[in-house]
Amino acid sequence: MGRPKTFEPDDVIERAMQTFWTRGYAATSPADLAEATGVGKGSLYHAFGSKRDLFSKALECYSRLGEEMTEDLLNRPGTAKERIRAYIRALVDADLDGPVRRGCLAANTALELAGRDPEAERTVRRIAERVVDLIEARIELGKRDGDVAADVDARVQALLVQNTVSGLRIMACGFERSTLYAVIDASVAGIRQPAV
Amino acid sequence: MGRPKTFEPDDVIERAMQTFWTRGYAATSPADLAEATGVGKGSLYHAFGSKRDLFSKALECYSRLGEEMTEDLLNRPGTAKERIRAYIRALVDADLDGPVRRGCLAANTALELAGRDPEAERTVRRIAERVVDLIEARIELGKRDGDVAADVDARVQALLVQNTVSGLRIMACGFERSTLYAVIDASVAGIRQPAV
DNA sequence: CTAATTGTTGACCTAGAGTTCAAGAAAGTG
DNA sequence: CACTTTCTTGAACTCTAGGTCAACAATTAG
Repeated sequence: MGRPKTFEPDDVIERAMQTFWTRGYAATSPADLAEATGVGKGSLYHAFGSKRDLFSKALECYSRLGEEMTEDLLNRPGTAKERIRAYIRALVDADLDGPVRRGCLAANTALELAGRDPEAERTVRRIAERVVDLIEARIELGKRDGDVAADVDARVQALLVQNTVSGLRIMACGFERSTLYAVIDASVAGIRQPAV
Repeated sequence: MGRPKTFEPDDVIERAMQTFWTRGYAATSPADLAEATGVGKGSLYHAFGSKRDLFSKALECYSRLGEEMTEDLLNRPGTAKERIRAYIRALVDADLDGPVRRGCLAANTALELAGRDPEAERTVRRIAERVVDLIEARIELGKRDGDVAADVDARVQALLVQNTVSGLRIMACGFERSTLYAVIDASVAGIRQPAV
């Protein structure tokens, strides 16, 4: 009972996420959020408590969407190396083709809030870990499929990929697409095929 | 003539740099800067114009110090690969051993101000480019010294190193030192020795 | 010493951030 | 319909960021 909400909380969270992503946490004001979501400032506070709380929800939303995208891109047909390269390229392309280059919300958060916000730090860490796991699993699958050499250390290569992605989100502010692609190729070179 | 300054502008800029580095641009207030430098707010504005102007000076200062450190670490005795690995490790160690993990000022700036501050963007880009050049030159030196295979693409490897460094500054918020070291090793693996 | 110049300091100002709240509106309950 | 509950809205509030300014201090030129 009671008056029903005039908005879908999930929609609002996603719009808030977009705003935080584009502008950064500190640079996003309650007024910005109200405008971006179409919901009054008061209602936002009523529904979500505080800017920081809404940001937590936004970060979770980002995590979910990112994970889905990662799984989707990695599980399409092809070798592990092909799929992983395509995955990284897709991230770079999304950044370069978007209206503004905004990097990765999780990484931005890590840098902006690191040291001052333990909860955000944990969330970011969890997101990174999850991606590493997915990539590691994909490399292991490649080993079973016979397109990755058995002596490749899947965990380390997965960490390197995750690290490369983090770096590229920064390098994307300034370097050419072809340069970034070269970095991607060099980065996945360690995911070697078996010797024939 | 006129009353002499009661502070060394370069000292103030360096302290301001430390503060911006630790807290981020937006989260650093004029009051913070006054406290960190020991110079009154009014004097800071009198001497440097605005917070943004002072930040520019701080970023230049960072660039200078970083470049000196890079050259120093790369030019010590050893093979190119050894030196580059030591260089990256030194950056990671500095981050992990410091009182707070604060990443790289240039990278933080790239993410925080990207898209909204063309001048900052250009500066960051210049800093990155400079580091890539130094690493590329060191790899080329390695080729002449015979510790790097002639067919290694020095430019691409240098870009990969720079990208790895950027990524590690983010991964350092959350991952273990040994994990980061493994990433470093995987990242410099492409700087191969000549076949004997 | 006086004047001109440059620095310093703390008070002051404006705008906006982040939040709260009182009044009213839309639903279900009996 | 009265009543409770939940939501909406806009005003209001407090606090700080970012910056300006007037008054005073320290220096040098002549």
